Amino acid sequence: MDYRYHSRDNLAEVLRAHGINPTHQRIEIAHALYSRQEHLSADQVLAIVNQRHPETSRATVYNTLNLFVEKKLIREVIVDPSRVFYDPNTSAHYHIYDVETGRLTDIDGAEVRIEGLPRLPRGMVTEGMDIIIRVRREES
Amino acid sequence: MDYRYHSRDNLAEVLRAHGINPTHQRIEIAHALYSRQEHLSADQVLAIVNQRHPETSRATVYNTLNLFVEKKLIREVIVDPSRVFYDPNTSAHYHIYDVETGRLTDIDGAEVRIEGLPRLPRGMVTEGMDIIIRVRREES
DNA sequence: GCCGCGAATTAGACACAGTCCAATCAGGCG
DNA sequence: CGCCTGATTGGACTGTGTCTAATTCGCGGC
Repeated sequence: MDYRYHSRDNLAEVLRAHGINPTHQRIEIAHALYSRQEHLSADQVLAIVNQRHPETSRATVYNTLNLFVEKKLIREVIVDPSRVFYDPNTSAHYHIYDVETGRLTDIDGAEVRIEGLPRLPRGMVTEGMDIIIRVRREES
Repeated sequence: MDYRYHSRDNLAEVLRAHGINPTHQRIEIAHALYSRQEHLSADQVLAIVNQRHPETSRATVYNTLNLFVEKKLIREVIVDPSRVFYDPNTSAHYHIYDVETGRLTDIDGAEVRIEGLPRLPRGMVTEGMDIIIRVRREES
């Protein structure tokens, strides 16, 4: 999915297309993620959404992010045991994680080829695959 | 590293070889992980260690697991936002994660070939790479 | 065997992400 | 305008992990 225009009207359409009732709060939360194409934690989303006037509660931010994940509008990135990041990019791609700064960078999935993965056990289906390259600044 | 014999004496040697002072608690914790070659959470380790007599505190379990990770005796597996798993297998390998049961299975790293990963930014070094295949039971 | 000292361990308080719940609110529809 | 359903809210709660100050361990020297 590639949304170059993140007006609130367009976002409302996108939400509807995913079967989500577009409320004000949900649009603001979607806007926070889509307008800056970054990986944000729930707390960061809460802070961004609330620096505009209409206060949105923490519970709503969590509810909404979980709803978006469930409806495959965004994706969870689990790299840091202390918090989950949310990624508006749902196309196949992977991540570089700087263990010192916590910065996450995308790797385009189309470039990457993987061979030799085992067949899954019978009756199991793949939900998704994550690749995380953990990096740090070279010791000086 | 391949330790087939997990007697407490051998484990003491292994700890020393990694620059770790082998105390009773540390040996018990290492034993919990190495004797069953499984992925355990800190709480599971605590429970296992304490079903024998000498009570070990939660703080020690956490301290010790972090020490082991730092000394590269074990490895953290971050797949579940709610808790970290610890893996006694430090050789190159990847994971299949059943999102419904929470079960983790190893994939041998020697079989897997990956191409097309981008060059790292200058001055950055790889700390490690994780591959996680998230699976679930096929909808019936 | 005993002492002393640094390292390890401990209990309990604390921090913090995330969830739950019961009460309130919003907005579409008759 | 009032209803009804779903969304939102504050606040209490949970669970994982960390911190701290006090205690204990264990080893080397005597």
